Amino acid sequence: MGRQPCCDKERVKRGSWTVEEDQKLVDFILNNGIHCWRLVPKLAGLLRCGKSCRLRWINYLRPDLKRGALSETEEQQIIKLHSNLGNRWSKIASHFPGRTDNEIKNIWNTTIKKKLKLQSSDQLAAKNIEADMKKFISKVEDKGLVFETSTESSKSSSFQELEQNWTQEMKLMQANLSISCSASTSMEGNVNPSSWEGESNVHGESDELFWADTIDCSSSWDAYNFVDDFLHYENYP
DNA sequence: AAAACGATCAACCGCGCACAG
DNA sequence: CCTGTGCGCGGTTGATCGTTT
Repeated sequence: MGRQPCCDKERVKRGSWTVEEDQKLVDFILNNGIHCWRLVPKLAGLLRCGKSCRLRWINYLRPDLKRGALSETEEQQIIKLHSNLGNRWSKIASHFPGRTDNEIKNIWNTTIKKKLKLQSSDQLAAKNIEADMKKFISKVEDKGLVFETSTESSKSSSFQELEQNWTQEMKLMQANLSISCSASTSMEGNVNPSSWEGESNVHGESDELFWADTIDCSSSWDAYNFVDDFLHYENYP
């Protein structure tokens, strides 16, 4: 046996509120106040259930409602409160006079959640890049190769600095980065990394290997592809 | 210009809690 | 205690509007 419905759904209007309905509700509440939501529609002359009237008043018609987008500071505050309180929207909303729980919930679900997801995937990507970079560097060192890099803004031969630069570059995905590898054995050829997809020029055909003296990457993304290639191609020098 | 898609937000629904009888 | 009732809360839906294809 289920719970009794709060109103007779057959005889009650649903959906969006009209201007006339809004006016009736506002007039009634301002003149009489709220004593019992169940009686409000009857007394105000509305074909709505009490629950619907309450929601309309609280979320839309209340005179003390604050309108407009939330500021960056308010968003940060919501994130902080949410981490402490979880999905307790009414509690969170109580910290923002003029804002409703429904509004905060909507903002969380549409805007903030998305922003946080994006942030964490960025962090994850940065971590993965760092890990690959460490592998790359140790592989290069194991093979007795000298590895140097330079960016437009800085030149660095320190691996630690390089890692930092690389991560930053990857995050920005826009800076020019050039990598130069000098091998102890004699290698030939210049490679344009943009053609690495499919038949790779770096690998050469079949067993015949050749190695680039210099690899110019037009973006950090190219540079990362190079690292990825190097890590996954066992027959590199 | 129109269809498809995505974002936003008002409104609804069902559940749990508080409280009166 | 037990039961019925009303309210508030959180999850979800669906209409609408703006943007992209």
